[in-house]
Amino acid sequence: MTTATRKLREKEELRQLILQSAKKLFVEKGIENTTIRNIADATDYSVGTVYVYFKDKNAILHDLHTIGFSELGGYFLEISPVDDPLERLKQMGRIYLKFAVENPDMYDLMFNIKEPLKHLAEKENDGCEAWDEGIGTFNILKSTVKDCIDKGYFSGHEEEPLSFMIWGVVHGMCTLEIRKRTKGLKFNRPETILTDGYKEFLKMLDKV
Amino acid sequence: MTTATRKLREKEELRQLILQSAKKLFVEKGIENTTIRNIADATDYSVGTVYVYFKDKNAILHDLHTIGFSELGGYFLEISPVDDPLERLKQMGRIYLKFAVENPDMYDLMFNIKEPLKHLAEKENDGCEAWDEGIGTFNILKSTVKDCIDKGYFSGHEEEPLSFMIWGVVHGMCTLEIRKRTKGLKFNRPETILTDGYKEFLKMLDKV
DNA sequence: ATAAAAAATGAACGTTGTTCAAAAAAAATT
DNA sequence: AATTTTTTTTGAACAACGTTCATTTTTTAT
Repeated sequence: MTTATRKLREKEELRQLILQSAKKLFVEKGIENTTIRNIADATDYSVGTVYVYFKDKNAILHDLHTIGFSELGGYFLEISPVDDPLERLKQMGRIYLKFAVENPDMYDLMFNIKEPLKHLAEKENDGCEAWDEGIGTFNILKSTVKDCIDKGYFSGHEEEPLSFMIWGVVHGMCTLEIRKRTKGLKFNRPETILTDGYKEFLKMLDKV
Repeated sequence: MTTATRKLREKEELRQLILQSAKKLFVEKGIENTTIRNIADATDYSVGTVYVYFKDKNAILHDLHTIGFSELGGYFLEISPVDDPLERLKQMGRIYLKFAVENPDMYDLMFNIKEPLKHLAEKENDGCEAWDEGIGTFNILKSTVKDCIDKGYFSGHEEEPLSFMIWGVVHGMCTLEIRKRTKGLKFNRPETILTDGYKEFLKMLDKV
């Protein structure tokens, strides 16, 4: 059975080659400027081959979006396991911001672009598949917020909507930046508006 | 000169017809599912005519994005001119949220879709045109925040980054919703997560 | 009634995602 | 070693997209 296992490995390797070529092109020239033909060229295979390994473009985008979440997970490893949960929460936000700034295209794919989720909806078993990657990441945030509440922070607040709101703060600022809504504005310090904005949020957290 | 002025009016009328047809199609079937041919059909004119009145698709998207800002301005008229600036700030956020929920496609066009700003960049005089609509709206927010600071709220905070952060909160939650990142998650009360999240932010404001 | 100007047209172009019969390569069988 | 079967790869072809522009139609001026 040595040929069968080898074939399986080769299939997986080509799959990864296509994925990594696509990712490289995305970062180099933007997602919307990358075509299937570009990806095929970059892998030295034909368009038809790409479609053997991926159902359609959305499938590629979904797989790359999943890779993005795994990379975000890598960033989160930086969080020092300090005792104070509020301190961990603050670090989470900072790292989330850092990831978005350093990987704007990946961030966009993970949290803004609709295609990856369309691919989920298409393989509908019961109408709508769950967004596992998003759920997982949100649960990390939510459990940190819960730790805060348990330690006496955020009195009078509710865990889930508070977590969503906190997600909204960082996501909102990241997305305004990535979707060029900060560039068109005339900030006093445009190059640091993201971290400056986040600092204001941290000040609020200290008062709560 | 009666014919010349009538022609001018007729040109403007057709221009508006195209814009309104486009807007209707956007709302009905989504922006990315609306083609120039759709718009031409809806106006009972040909594709070529559309291109007489608009340089390209981005020009249409930009004009519609501007209309969106004017509609948002209409929503803001609801804000009661109450003395307490913090109360006005809270209302602003609520209305911003309401606008986004009631006009998701328009909101997306105004704050997420890149094409309207691409159109701005294309008529570059000096490299990059200013995003007047965004600047105007942000200034309203910023001056309300300034009023708050002047009345003793937000001590220790800086006007501009604080305003950006507040924008981020509401924009972030709206965009997670519009870009289907809340649907994939399993919230306890999915239908009210936006307003619930905003309520958490209001609680924070009351402590600051 | 005729000439000049303006407005509207739709066929055609290049590019996109996608498909699929045919060709090429690899594996299995005799 | 030769042949058959299976797997893999291919790229021409399709429909739909944004866009252009020579031509036609309509309107205005003479």
